Parts: sequence; structure tokens; C-alpha cells
Amino acid sequence: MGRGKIEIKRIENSSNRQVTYSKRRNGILKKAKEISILCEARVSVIIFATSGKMHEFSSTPLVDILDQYHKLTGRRLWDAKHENLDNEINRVKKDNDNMQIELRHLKGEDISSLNYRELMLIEDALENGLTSIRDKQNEYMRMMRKKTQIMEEEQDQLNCQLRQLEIASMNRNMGEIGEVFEQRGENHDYQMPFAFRVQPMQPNLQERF
Amino acid sequence: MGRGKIEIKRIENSSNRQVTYSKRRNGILKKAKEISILCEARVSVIIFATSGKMHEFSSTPLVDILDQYHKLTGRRLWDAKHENLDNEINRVKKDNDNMQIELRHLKGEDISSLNYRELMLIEDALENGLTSIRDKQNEYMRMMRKKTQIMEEEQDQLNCQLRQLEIASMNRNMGEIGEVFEQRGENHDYQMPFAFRVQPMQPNLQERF
DNA sequence: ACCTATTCATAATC
DNA sequence: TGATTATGAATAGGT
Repeated sequence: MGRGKIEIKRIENSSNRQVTYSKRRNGILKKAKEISILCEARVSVIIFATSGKMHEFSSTPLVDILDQYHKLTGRRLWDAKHENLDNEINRVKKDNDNMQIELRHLKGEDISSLNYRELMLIEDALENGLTSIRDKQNEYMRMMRKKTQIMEEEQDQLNCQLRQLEIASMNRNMGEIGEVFEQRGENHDYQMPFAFRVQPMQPNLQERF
Repeated sequence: MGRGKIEIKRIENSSNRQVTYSKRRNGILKKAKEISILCEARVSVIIFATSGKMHEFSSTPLVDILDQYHKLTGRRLWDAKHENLDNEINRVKKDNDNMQIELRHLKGEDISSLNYRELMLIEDALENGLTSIRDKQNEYMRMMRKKTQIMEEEQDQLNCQLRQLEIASMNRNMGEIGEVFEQRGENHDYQMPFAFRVQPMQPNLQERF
């Protein structure tokens, strides 16, 4: 039905295929709806395009239809699925057990039954692990030290700037007040009695690791 | 399509309804098959007549289509058992992942993202493990030493017995042959030229560990 | 998305 | 049921 007859085989032209799909899909869904109304049939249609997009029509909830399907066919739709899942669970659980054992061994638990050779393998693994971990820790420490060093330098600089500001401000105040206070020559290192000093909060931070 | 247009509503005449049902049902199944071939769609059609008789078409096994349906919609069509299995598998897989991560960490892998505190915890675990393992190894060594010691003592004893047997046998032979060989007093430590001596196969076994 | 020539599905009838 | 056929529906190809 159309401008020409077509053979029922995969439509090679992708865009034609797409158009035909959408038209025929609507046709089927419409007819499914119609038969369910005209004849009081329970119908379920599920269509997936190759793209993965889905369209469906269900005259009654799909679950009910599948229920009826079960009762009628006796075919256990899920049995195969269940078996697969069971197998997977067993496989994963086995993995789990093995890993658990390995973990316990690495933690020094349940090792009574091990022979000497096995103990040595575990010892090697632990030593390797320790080496890696300590390498990483050392790396951290180096980073920390560098960081604190930079911070200290920055603080020193800030201290220095602050002191200069204090002095400048003091000079200005003295100028305003006149000669109440005697200006002490060119000594800019003069310490204000109430000056705030920026100090590292944790001067020995790098020592704490 | 037909000798006259019909309204889409329940067909009251039961036999008409039955006929229409059968015709349209075939039509739908045919079209479902066609679209699945023409457009590579995955289609499932399930139809129940009011009588309870079922007809279906599935381009691929129904279970697969329902599986896809489940994945896409998240709506559950599964029975309780299936859901339990799904849950269990997820749970077990999660366990698996966690253990895998822990194992990797203990082996010093994938530790770049860890902070210092986490590294320390792992280090502690490794050290504890090593302690346990080495305790066990020491225990083994003690056992080994004790064992070899006992074996040595037994071998000494055997050696001693064997030697006595040799001498006894020699005395007997001499007795038979007459006085060909002069008996050397009471010297039981006399060494037979061809006497077999039992010796530990690995005299220094305890040193090899 | 719309149009239309053509094929197809099917309602009515036997 | 099954076959026939007039008719409406669906749709292939084109725009």
C-alpha cells in the first residue's frame, strides 16, 4: 500500500527505514488500540527502534498481561533469567570470599593454616605495600615542608611590610601632633609598643608529621 | 477498509466481534513481523482474546525485550524473587568493589588520591599484618628447629643401633668362618669398611630458613 | 511534515 | 469457518 509494492526485507536506505519505521509503528499501535476496543482484547505491544527508543501500547497494565502470559503458557519467562542471576551471584560471591581471605591474610588473620611459603608471599606483599605507602607519605611530607616554607617566607614578608606601614603611620602621627615626641633620627627599625606582629599560627607545623 | 466504515467501539454482535478479532489479530501480527524485518525493530506483541486464548509475536525472545523494557523504564515487571536476586547481586558487587579497593590500597596501588590520614591507617594495617605474619614465621622456625633436633637425635640413635647390628652380624660371620679375622677385644666402636651410615639428608636444614 | 497514487486490510456478504 | 469483493486505511515515494 503505497506508490509501489515493497519487498519485506531490511530497508537499506537508512532515512527511508527511519521514516517507514515511524509510520508503521504508529499504524501498529493504532491497530492494537482498535482491536482492544473493538474486540475487548487484551493487547500489549512493545517496539524498540534500533536507536533504543521505545514505544508501547498496553490495553491493560503490562504486568497483568505478563501475569496472564505466565498462567497460560506455564512458561517461566524468568527462569532463564533467574538462573543467570544465580550463576552471577555465585561467581561474584566466590570472588568475594577469595578477596576476603586475602584481606584477612594481609591483616595477619586466619594464618594458622598457611605454610611457610605462603607466609613468605604475604610478607613480600606487605613489604611492597609498606614501601609504596611510605613513598607516598614521604612525598606528602616533602610537599608539606615546601608549603610551610613558602608560608613562612610569605609571613616574613608580610611582617616586614606591616612594620614599615606602622612606622610610616607613626611618622605621620608625629607630624600631625607636632614635635610632642622626639623623632629618633633615621631609625626605621624602631618598634611600636602596640604594634601587631604577624606570626605563624603553628611555627613548627613541618615538625608535626 | 471493508464494505463500510465502522466506528471504533466494542462490536456488539458477538460473532462479528469474533471474526473481526481473528482478522485484525492476524493483521497486527503480520505487520509486527514486517516492521521488525523492514526496520530492524525489536517488537513484541501479545494478544489475549476474551476467551483467554493467546497469540503472540516476538522478533527476539520475549525475555530480552522485557529486559530492555525494564532497563529503559525502570518499571519493574519482575517478580519478587527476581528483585531479590537483583538486590543481592548489587549488594555483593558493592562489597566486591570495596574489598578490591582495600586490597589495592594494601598493595600500595591506587593510593594517589588518599590523604595523609588514610595513608597512615593503611600503614598501621600493613605493620600489624607484618607483625602477625612474622610471629607466625618465627613460630614455624621454632617448630622446624625442634623437629630437626628431634630428627637428629633419632638419627643418632638409629646410627647407634645400626652400628651395633653391624658388629653383631660381623661377630656372627666371624664365628662361622672361624678365626679368619682376629677379634679386636671388646671394641664395639670398630668401623666396618663397608658399613652404611645413616646421615641426615640435609644436615643444616634448620639453617636454611 | 504533507500529499497522493497505490497497495493492503478488512467489513459485509455469502 | 472459508472464500469473495467492495471499500476504507495504510503507506511508499515524492515534495
